[in-house]
Amino acid sequence: MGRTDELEASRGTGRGATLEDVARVAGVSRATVSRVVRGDVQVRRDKVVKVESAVQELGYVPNNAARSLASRQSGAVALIVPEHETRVFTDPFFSTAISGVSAGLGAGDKQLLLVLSSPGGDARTRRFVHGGHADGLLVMSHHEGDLSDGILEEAGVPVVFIGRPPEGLGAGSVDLDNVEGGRLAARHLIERSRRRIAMICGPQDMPAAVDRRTGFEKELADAGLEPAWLSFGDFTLASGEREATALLASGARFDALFASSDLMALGALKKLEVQGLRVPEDVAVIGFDDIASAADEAISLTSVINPGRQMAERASQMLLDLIAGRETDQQIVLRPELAVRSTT
Amino acid sequence: MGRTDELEASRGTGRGATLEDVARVAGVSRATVSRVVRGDVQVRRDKVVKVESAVQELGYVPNNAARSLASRQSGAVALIVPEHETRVFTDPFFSTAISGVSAGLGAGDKQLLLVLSSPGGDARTRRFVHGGHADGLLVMSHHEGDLSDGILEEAGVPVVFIGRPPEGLGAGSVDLDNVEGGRLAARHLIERSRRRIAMICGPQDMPAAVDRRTGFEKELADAGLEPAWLSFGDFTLASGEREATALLASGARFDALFASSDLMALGALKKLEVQGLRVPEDVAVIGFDDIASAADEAISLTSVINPGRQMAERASQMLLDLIAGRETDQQIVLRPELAVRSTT
DNA sequence: GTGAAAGCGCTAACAG
DNA sequence: CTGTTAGCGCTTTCAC
Repeated sequence: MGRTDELEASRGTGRGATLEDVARVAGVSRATVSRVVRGDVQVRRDKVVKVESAVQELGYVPNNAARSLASRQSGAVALIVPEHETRVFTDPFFSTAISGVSAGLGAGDKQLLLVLSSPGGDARTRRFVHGGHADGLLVMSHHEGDLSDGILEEAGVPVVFIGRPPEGLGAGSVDLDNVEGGRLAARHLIERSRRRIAMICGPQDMPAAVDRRTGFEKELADAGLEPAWLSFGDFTLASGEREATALLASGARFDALFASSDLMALGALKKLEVQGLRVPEDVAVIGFDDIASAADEAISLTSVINPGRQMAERASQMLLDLIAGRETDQQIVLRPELAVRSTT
Repeated sequence: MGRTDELEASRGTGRGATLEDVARVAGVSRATVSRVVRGDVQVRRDKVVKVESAVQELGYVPNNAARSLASRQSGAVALIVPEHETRVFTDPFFSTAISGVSAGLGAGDKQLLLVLSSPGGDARTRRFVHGGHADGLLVMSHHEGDLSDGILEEAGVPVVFIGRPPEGLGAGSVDLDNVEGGRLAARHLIERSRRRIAMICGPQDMPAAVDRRTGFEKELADAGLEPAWLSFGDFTLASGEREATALLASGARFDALFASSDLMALGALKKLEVQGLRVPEDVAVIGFDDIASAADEAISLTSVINPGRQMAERASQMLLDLIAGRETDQQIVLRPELAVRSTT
């Protein structure tokens, strides 16, 4: 304790003890301290004890920057979201995913860095990726053309996509079979004897949205049908309202509506109601995502389950494996399921 | 370009160019390159140009760890949330706040680290805080007793609380005057000639919830009234429904209801409606937070505005100022305002 | 203005 | 098993 004070005094305030200090107090070399601190096995029992008590006494905490510099490992993984912040925090899917990543990282003491790479902010992202901030990258909500110029390839660290990865990139990925999801929705509606089915799609620069539409159209075609109407929103509630209004105004006849996201389904639902249409009697409605409020009693929206949390969790585990040099499935595709409720 | 390739070849793959490389190519010293890269002014025009083109040519990106180690700055700020992850991503207030922080950090190229310090995870948080990961700390949703043992004091970096800071800690803070918020709600109801006012409070281990209740009761007392009924939820929709049901079942007479969160107000609204009570004719309802859906036409809930986004934004700006050594208000308390809509 | 030199605190061969 | 020895890539006095 006297020693603690001396040290404290001799190195100014606010500055923590260093490996060197611990080594001196424990009477061993810096290398040995380093080994003990990192949990290396090759150290004799008694020295371990000595070092540990010195660490305790001095309140030693390793300096992260020095460690990163020497080991070329940052001890962090980054979740990169090429999306404007307002969008990110507006869409419950993101929260879910972040939560899943957080869970997937679990005990492994990697820090999670959240990188919102606003469109056009490639330079900044590039600096981040090359700056050695992260040992691995998780990318979600990736649009065509985002993170261009091989930013990811040059990163030099493992990359795992949550969602469909861009073509030809040798990265890992965990995705939902969105085509099948679209089929599922269409099939369900058809089985409920609907024949005039409209769809509000998501933005067509997003693979998930394209796939849902593709599956939907294929399933319809297989049944000898075609969409009663088709339009495009951006996954938001507002766009759902807007497109539903357009649908109503178009005069198109329809007895069912498939929205590519629950938020859009909710928006549409509201407009249908205002219009005096009964759900599901006049119009059956099915959404996609199965967000929490879909299960609300007052809403009870039938929806294709999008297991965002699990996807994120598995993606982060895969990333951890990749970083550790362990082999893993490089491409996981989950099968969607349906949550059938009262809107169909 | 020939030079680029040589370098590339001479240092193995995946490794970026270093300051040294840039210096060599530009024909200047490392110190000069460093100055240019950091935007130091003391460099002659022509050298700046040379360095910049060398940087360009080599695709040089500074190594963060080395920079941190040398400068004793991490280039990041952490948002510490002593809350279980499930809670964090369930409460819209958090999203709002994160979004605000993100905005407040803005151009300043600080990274945002999200640290979910689950209860009991103090050791881990301590390691983080002492590890030099962040140049400043933002703390939100802090409960009594969280982050104990002076973890924050020893951090050695500026700390700003979003919300009410623990007693006696010399940290900055940005908070809403929740007492005044409670008063505002009560006063509004009283002015609307309501005399039998019930309240669904939030969890009493959260300062904000306690304060809202305090303000409410004080304002009532000032008018010679007392609460018609009082109970406690946890800010969720479900708890609002539950407590409203209890209120209805209690047989208490009331002509107004103040809920400590919009989510609870919404839950209550639903139950009142089911019960056939007209709002605002039979019961005036006022919430707290002014979440997005409160403004929905179909809901149009009167609510006390909780400017979570601004709070977070100002807090992060304050933190940036503190880190830069600039002086700032250490304690900002925002005054709440009312969004008057059709439920009162 | 600019360069030389001395570290920042730690890890990682390499001998012993 | 343990200590010695080199750096990791950058910032930062300090002379020039």
